[in-house]
Amino acid sequence: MPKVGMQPIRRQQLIEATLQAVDQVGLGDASIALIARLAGVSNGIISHYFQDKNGLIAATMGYIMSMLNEGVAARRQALTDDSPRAHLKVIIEGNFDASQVNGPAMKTWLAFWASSMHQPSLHRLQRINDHRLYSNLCCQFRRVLPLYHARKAARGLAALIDGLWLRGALSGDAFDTDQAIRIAYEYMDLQLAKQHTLDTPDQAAEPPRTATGQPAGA
Amino acid sequence: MPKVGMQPIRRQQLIEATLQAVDQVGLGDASIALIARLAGVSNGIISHYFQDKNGLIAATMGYIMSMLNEGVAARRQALTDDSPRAHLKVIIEGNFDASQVNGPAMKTWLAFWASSMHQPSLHRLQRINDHRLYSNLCCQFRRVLPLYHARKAARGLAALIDGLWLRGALSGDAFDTDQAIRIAYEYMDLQLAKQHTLDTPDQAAEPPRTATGQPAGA
Amino acid sequence: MPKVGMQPIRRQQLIEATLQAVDQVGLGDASIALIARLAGVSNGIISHYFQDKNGLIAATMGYIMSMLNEGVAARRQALTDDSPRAHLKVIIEGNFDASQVNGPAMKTWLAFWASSMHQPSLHRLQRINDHRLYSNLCCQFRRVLPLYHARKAARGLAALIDGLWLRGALSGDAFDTDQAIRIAYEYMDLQLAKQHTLDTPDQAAEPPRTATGQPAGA
Amino acid sequence: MPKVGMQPIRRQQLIEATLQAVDQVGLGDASIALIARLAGVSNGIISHYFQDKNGLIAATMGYIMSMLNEGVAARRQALTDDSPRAHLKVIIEGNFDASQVNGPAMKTWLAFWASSMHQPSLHRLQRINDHRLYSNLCCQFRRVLPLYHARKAARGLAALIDGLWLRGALSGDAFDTDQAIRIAYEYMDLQLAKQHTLDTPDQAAEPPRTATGQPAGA
DNA sequence: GATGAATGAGTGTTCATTCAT
DNA sequence: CATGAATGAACACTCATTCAT
Repeated sequence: MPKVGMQPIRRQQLIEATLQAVDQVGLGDASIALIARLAGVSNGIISHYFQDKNGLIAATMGYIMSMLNEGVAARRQALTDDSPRAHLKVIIEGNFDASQVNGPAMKTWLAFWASSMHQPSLHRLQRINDHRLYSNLCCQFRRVLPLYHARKAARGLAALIDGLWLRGALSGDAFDTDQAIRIAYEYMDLQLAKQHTLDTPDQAAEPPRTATGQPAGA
Repeated sequence: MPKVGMQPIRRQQLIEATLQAVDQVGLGDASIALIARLAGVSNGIISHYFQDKNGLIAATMGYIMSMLNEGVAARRQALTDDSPRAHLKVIIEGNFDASQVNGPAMKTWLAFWASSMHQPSLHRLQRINDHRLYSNLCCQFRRVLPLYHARKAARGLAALIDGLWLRGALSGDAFDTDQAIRIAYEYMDLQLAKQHTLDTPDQAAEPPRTATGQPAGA
Repeated sequence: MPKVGMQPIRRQQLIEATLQAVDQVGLGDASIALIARLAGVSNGIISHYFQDKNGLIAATMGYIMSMLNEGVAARRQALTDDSPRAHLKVIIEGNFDASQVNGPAMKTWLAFWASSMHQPSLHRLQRINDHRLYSNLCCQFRRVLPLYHARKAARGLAALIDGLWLRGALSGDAFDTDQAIRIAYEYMDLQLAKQHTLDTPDQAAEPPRTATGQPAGA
Repeated sequence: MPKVGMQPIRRQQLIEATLQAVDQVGLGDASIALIARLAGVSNGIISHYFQDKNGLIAATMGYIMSMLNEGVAARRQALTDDSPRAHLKVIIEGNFDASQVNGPAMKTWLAFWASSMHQPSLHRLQRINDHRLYSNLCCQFRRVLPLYHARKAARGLAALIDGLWLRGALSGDAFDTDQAIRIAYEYMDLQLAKQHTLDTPDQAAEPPRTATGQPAGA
């Protein structure tokens, strides 16, 4: 058994045991002892590789976020069509990747969200992740929509993606990926369709407060 | 200090202390001792009015849900316009009611969601609430849309509402209610607009699996 | 509902609820709340009729002992034969009376014994009761046996009665009263038989230490 | 202070502290905190070596029973005479061994008996122990008595031993071992004496129940 | 007489963390 | 590197008791 170079192996081992523990009993009941048992190591080792329990949790959250980003990045690299619509589809699909809609991931995300409200370090990670989705969407919408509308479309699509994910996670049933993607696509297309009606610079400016977003003719 | 008939008073007192505690330190660290201290009563009284901590948590969740339902119901009663659009607006506005977008309520909702993944009793409450929103929305959409489209619209709008709420809660900033309502209204109107393009019975039937919801011309 | 003269009724009611509680969960888990619930009264009433929990327990122990004594006394009154053997049989039968070999009584006795090792008030009751059995037996044996032998016979028969009772109680099965009585009768008769071999005053004196009680010829 | 291989040392240490605690305040008041203090260790260590308090109690009961069995076994090995009477004397003496008639042991036994009425795991231990005494006695009586009489003699002697022990324990005074042994010996000899009177098949037959299997020639 | 609201100390148990080996 | 022994504070919960009504 090698005594050197164990760090990355052990860290990954412990992160996966953490996901497993959260899946089984929830973050609140995922004790160091349980995680160590699931990983097949001793209790004390966790302090050795992570400063404390919070360090392990933050690392686990970082891992699950990197999985999400990799899911989007991999799809983007396989892309032949450079259109905004194609890029948006990639983002949508990546967010409903199998790595994100399974039991452990969904339970862990929910637990992280709840924890992030009270732990600054998790909150920072959370905001970065939230912003990345919005930013990616906005960037693509911006290619065909004026800034104000691109922002609103990005906010709406980001919310719709998260909302679909959330309701799917809370349902307790298997996640209906196809249905979620179909609803998100429709929203995307409805927003992209505005590029044909918003062709004058004046309308692209932010409307006054009375606007509720309907097309002017409605 | 009265010694009889304290039950409803104490229960409400303890539920509000629970909300306060969850707001301050999160559900995981909201100990019986803290809640009792915030309520200005002894530890033991909680067992007297709620069977145990879970009972208090479930009661708190029930309270927060009843606030949501009352918010919607009050707006509905004040309604003069019976159109589907007016009813949908009421539902949207009720979900972003001040009782739902303040710190304690948002933190409590997030904590409940995370807990509901591992506590059957909370999960049941959760599902009832989720279904109510979908059901209310679907009912209104159904008045002007064929069943299949009404369902999809309801699913989408429910997800959008929850997603807007979620991203607002996680942002850490004050909730931008106007923006959320504006985005939800737009989605509502885009869905309602379909009633003018889906005017033949054939199209009202459930389309084959290929459908992703784009306007026919796309 | 009369407000006066409730004392004996309530006391009996609470004692019987205590027996019931000890039968169900043991003395250690027989809380005031449980006893009060079984009796159909409020918690606070117990302090009113008994000083505290110890008072209720002592009263319950007194009650169960009085049942034992009544069982013996009733049989003695029905006696037509005044012989020592008849009286001894009455004592044996009384100790295996139905009031003493049912679940609640057996569990309560055992619990009392354990408690009496640490509670002086219960220990006093315990000693009185133990002595009464020995004393009653010795009194009868004395009518036909010299003092030394009467004492030893009484000690042995008292121990045998208690031991049969104890092993029956601990077995968990229904108490085999007939078998217990048969074994006790046999011991009684073996002891009474000594009156025919110990007919000289000298032998009635306490023998030296070597004696183990066998008949001289053994 | 060694940090590995502490398990047997700590377990024994804790068991002895438990006996001490039961002796001082009774099983009901022998809290984890008290036991840990008597053992000179921290509260938490008990969960580390025994699953919970019940585990510690069961281990303590097991220990005290093993002491009893060792007391009998040691005497049996020192035996030169293989007669039934010699073996029976060994069993009697072993049951009144110094390890069984001291304060802590007697109080612990009484507490275990009471607890065994409501704790299945203790009840099982209890029955095994009770049966062992009966079985050992019956086995020796059987060498000289027909089955029915051997069984009755064994039941009687087992009850007498337990009863002598019980009355001695409850008396509160120092245990009079000599007197107890003398009374038990006498019973043993009275039973063994039957071998000379039960030499015809007719008398050997079980009075009501009919014969239960003694050798035809006995 | 009787209730049940209220207390607060005490319970068994869990747990993250430390550290000698 | 890795173990697991050990700690002690914190936890939810129980309970006998008190007392205003």
